[in-house]
Amino acid sequence: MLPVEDRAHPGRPNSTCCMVSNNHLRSADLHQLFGNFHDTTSLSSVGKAVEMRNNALERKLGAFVALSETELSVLDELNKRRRTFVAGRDIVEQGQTEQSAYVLASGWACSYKLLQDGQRQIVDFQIPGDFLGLRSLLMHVSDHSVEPITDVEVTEVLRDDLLGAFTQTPRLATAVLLAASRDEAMVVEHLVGIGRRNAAERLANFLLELGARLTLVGLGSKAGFECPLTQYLMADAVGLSAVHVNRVLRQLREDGLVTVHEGFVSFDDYDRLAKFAEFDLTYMDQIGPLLK
Amino acid sequence: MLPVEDRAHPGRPNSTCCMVSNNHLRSADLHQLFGNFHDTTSLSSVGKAVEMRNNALERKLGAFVALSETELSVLDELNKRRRTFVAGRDIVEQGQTEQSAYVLASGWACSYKLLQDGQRQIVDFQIPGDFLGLRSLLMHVSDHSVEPITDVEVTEVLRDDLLGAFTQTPRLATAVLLAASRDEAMVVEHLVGIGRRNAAERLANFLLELGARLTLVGLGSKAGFECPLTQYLMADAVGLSAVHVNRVLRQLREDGLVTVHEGFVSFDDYDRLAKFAEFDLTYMDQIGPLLK
DNA sequence: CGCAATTTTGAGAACCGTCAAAGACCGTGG
DNA sequence: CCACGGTCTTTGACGGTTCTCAAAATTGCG
Repeated sequence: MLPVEDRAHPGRPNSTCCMVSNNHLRSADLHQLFGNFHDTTSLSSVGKAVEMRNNALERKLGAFVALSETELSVLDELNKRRRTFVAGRDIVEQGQTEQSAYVLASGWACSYKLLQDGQRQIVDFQIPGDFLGLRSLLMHVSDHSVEPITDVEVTEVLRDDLLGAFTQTPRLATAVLLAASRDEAMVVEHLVGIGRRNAAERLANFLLELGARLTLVGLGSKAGFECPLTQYLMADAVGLSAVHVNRVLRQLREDGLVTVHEGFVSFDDYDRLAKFAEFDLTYMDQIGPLLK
Repeated sequence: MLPVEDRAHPGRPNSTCCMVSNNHLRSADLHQLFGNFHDTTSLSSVGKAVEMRNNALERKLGAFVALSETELSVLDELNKRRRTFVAGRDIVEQGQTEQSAYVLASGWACSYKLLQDGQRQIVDFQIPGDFLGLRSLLMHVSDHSVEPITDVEVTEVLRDDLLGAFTQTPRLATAVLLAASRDEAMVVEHLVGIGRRNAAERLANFLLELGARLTLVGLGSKAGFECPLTQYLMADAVGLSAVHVNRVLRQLREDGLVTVHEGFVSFDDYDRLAKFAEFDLTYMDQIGPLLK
């Protein structure tokens, strides 16, 4: 007989979280590719967190479609509502019918699915500029949950508003489609990582991807980034046990590749790490608006 | 040191494929849920493959958005071009800039990514009615490849035509967005399976999902379905070795749950299998057009 | 200062991969 | 008709990666 296992979930002790990230933005160009850094200095960047808060959506969508004035004003109407959520309490819940999605202005969140035996798989982490629960909004019921890892600030996007905006300004719909496609590409990349890479490669890839994404919004560099994730969270994301994550991180550290310590990820030897992980970010490449 | 392994890929012996599926369609309602079957009879269904060929796109999108006459006629213009591909030769190639996507009219295909060491991860299989390479079309470069598993018939959708249609008829853009979202939901479900389920649960889930999807387009039932997949292909999809797939399939068969034999998947005890796999298809639910 | 969450380490076992080889099936060509 | 090669399936033996259980060390916080 095939045993129906009774595994205790490895990743449950639910992070009330250790540190609240400070999401100060440098004026880094969102379109900037990860290749051309000034690979440099300020990890704990100073600056104002204002810009991202007001037009995270503009930025995100503008990366895919060159938006006209009217389209921008429609967008402005779309995500006026600002809200705050505290770490640990779900924003979106699996099985619920959602009326709104959000755009993350500051803080970290994660989207995950729970299995019946209590295990969970984190599908992705969301960082400033990312959608929260977009798919839940589009589909009838949410197939996943979203939990803030730190306290987060978001702007709310109502279902009817969004669908209405699509009818008014078709290019907006296209923009959202493109943004969603890139998100899907990222999920696909995670799938490959979990399906075909060993623990060390997986974790290396995971950290490199996070770094690249954070760099795009000015919250990281080739040197490293601030990271509020516990090893339990990482484990749930890469499909390993927390214990094994710990062991592998030690290995990577001892090999001089990357150090995860005190809420910081430091790339000790970025190039060697990228090579080791076979890190390939073409799936994130976004040189400019696809739609002029 | 962390060893950089030199694994030979488990799934390469490239299937020139054993059997060409006959994609005869029953007049099953595409919106029909998997719950209410006449759980029945004709696995090797007879009938004409005509309907799906002509308006696979209409059907697919119509499931999400109630389309008007003009929108339907725009769609008609969109995928006039019919093409055929032989099994085994890639339709879309990773890294290429694609100008067209396709809608599968008959046959099976798979989308996959190759790692540098030659391993591959199959992201999903496509069955009649599914998009091929939609994401490749939307993004600048394709992040994956698409290979026909059997000989396939497709209708072609040109990039510019599609984007043009979006501008003309915004609801079409919304429809494609919704369709793409459901595809993403499916990838997410695969991710969970690979990340958090053991080999037997994974395979069971995999077969059940295929069955549900095929049933929606009239190519399967609760009793089973015709299936051109080799164990190598299944292995590459669920992130296992082909050898282990074989062992687990034997186990499932001996437990009286499901039998995979001679191009056929037979659900010997559907309910027990679904229970064993914790199969949950809310992520596929689609009761009717979301947009009236 | 003490509790809770997180990180770290060890030991043993389970799951799954690798290697190897034999058997089954199918089409081809002699 | 049979031999042959190719692909796919099946099985066994062995080893490694990763999981589980358990407990200690560390950190954060009230």
